[in-house]
Amino acid sequence: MPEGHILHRLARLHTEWYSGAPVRVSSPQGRFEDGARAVDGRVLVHADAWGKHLFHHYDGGLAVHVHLGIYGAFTDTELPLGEPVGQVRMRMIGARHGSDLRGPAACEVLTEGEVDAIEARLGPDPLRPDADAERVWTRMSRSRSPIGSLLMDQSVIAGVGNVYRAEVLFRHNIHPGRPGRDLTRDEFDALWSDLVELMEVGAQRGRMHVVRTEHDDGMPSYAKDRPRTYVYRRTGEPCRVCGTPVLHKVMGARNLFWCPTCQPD
DNA sequence: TGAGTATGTTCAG
DNA sequence: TGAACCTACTCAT
Repeated sequence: MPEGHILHRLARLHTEWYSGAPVRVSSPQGRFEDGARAVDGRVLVHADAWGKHLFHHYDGGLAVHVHLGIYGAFTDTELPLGEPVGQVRMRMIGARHGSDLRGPAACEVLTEGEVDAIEARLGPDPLRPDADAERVWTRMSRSRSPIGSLLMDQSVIAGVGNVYRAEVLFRHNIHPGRPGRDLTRDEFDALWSDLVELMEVGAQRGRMHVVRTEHDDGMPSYAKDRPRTYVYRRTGEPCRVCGTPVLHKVMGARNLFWCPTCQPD
């Protein structure tokens, strides 16, 4: 599920596995041949994520920029790696681990200046310690756009995708169609801090878990087994809180799910 | 074998 | 607003 939590997890793993030593970079599929050649054998300084973008910073001022899009995925394993299976755009081999990247929307070599330009277009990311929630509040509280659209706008807030959008609005009883400027400051603060917590849980586990366990003692405590979501992809099924059938509609070309009782207009 | 599906983004009209 | 793009997997025929 490539929303922001996955990219932050990858950045942490890749920093742990590859930083401080030369990395062999290749493109078994061939579509990243030139890029791979440009960084092959360089030392990875660190990997970093901002929203749904992943950056591998190599020495010499070059970075590999990866955006997984809707299908992209890394397969990370301990060495040795077998022959590439399927369309492997980029293969990385470090001292003990290897990673195969398939189906990304973007996989390219950039200068640090070009990385800065991408980050400048993105809004604050709840998973970055330096994230400026105030900036998000300013944008949302002045906008007539529905909160369901604002949460998906990467220039407003970076890293939230279709699943977190649906789930966090459900958890706060907010109808997705409510204009951003109708949100109270308390509602926004609760929404933001919940995103920080939920996405951190997702980044640590490598999967999204948003359903609170029955024995919630006040600490972050989320069920690891099913059910894992409240409303996402549950059209027509009973709401887990009140039993009302979950509704679905397409909003901005994306599937939107909500409970009309728990999230009143 | 082919259709349908998906967590995202960009570009054309 | 709709199409295109990147890939793998599931289900039906």
